[in-house]
Amino acid sequence: MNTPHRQSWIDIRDRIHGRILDTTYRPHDKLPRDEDLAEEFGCARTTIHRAMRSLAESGIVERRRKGGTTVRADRGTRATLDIPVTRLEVEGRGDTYSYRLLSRKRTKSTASITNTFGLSRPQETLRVTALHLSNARPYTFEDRWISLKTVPEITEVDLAQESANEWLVCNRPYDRCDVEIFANACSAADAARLKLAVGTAVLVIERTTWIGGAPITHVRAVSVPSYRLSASTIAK
Amino acid sequence: MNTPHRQSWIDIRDRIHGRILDTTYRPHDKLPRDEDLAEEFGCARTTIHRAMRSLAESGIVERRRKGGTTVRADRGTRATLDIPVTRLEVEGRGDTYSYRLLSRKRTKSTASITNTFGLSRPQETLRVTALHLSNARPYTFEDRWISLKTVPEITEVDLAQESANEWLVCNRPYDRCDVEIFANACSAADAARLKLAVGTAVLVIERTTWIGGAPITHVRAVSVPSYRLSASTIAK
DNA sequence: AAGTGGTCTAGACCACCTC
DNA sequence: AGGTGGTCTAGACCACTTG
Repeated sequence: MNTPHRQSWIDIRDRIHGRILDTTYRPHDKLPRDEDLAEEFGCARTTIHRAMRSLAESGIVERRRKGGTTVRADRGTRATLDIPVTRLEVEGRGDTYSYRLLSRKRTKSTASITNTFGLSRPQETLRVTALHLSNARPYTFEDRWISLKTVPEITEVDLAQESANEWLVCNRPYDRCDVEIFANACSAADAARLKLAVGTAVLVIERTTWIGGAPITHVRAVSVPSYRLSASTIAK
Repeated sequence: MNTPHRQSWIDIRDRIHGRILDTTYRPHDKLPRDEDLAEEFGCARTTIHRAMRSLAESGIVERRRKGGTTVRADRGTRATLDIPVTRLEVEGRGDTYSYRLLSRKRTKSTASITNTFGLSRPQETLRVTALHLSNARPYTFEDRWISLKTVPEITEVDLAQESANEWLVCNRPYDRCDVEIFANACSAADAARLKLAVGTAVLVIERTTWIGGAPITHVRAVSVPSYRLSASTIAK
């Protein structure tokens, strides 16, 4: 007999979740205290805690000390987005990845980048533009600014061989990353790089990474129209 | 004196993370066993486990039974995306929200929707189109299909007063949600609804929600060009 | 087959926040 | 000021997976 044997805290999470789904507990309602639930379910309070944390991370309930646990009424959609390294994403589909360095030069940060980096004055940066290709066709164009104060070694890396992104990921881990996603009409310059018509709707992903409060890099990645981000919120 | 007093597992997470950041542990490296780290740090193994789970959820390390803990080399960007209920999003900015029901009719699901719902045959649905406005200007247009088999009560709801989304969120919780995000050139129909020029680049968010394997609703939401999704990965 | 992470328990103490 | 969730410990057992 193949009994799935679910872990206890998952069972308990599902039972509590079930009560929310069947409206035993409704939005704005307050749930019983952990201790009471532990007694009711015949488990340790720690186990209730484990289940509740999972529900709270999913945005289903809200927990506050002394305030107790309540069912959220303003629950939007919460999903974990994984933006993979482009090379792995392409190869993962069984396609052939290639990479082309387009430009690379030292320059002071523009006002916009200076601001993004949270600096008061322009800083020395390395600006790198590059193209990621899938089956020899343009896939993603990236325009990157790297802080030379935070990452001086980058000047010694051969960016024609290794993409700045991969070098940074392996050698300069970050502890904070801001992401912005939006749609944009392809500029003439971007269109030429991606071999698209000017004005084509493209998805832009901007990322800025930091280490200990210091900016590492800011990158604007423009992808081909077929590009999609997908996420699924599965009870985990 | 204001001592921040961080919790112990957070301290330990940061110390381990620090070793990854300073390349004491490099990508592909295997970390010591939990038990050894517990001894080294002078804490319970449970506490190491708590710290490690946090690092694993951030995508920084990978853990496998018997295989141990390793530093991930293929770490992309992982961010938690919160897509709020439109009304709350608009009001949260201090703007005035309004809502207009555009159409509402019973109809069989199209082949595309039937497929999205994972069904073999077309099903009765309620198709609803509506406009969300911010300061009386079009903000998001939504085109929604609601399964009448899963949610028959929706026919009795006055969707001119209450948006289908909000009614569903409060009355029909889901246990699974698929999300897709992409850029699109505005069709003539969408352009008219949002008062944009045809072909304007817009961000489209498609969501499908389920309960117990049964489809609840599928919605395609098209937002004004200024719309942006943002996320930040903060160590938590 | 054995090593490593995952979970459970019971009890204790702590921190936060509402009442 | 007290109640509620958050965390820590120590030990035990279990489940997965790899050598």
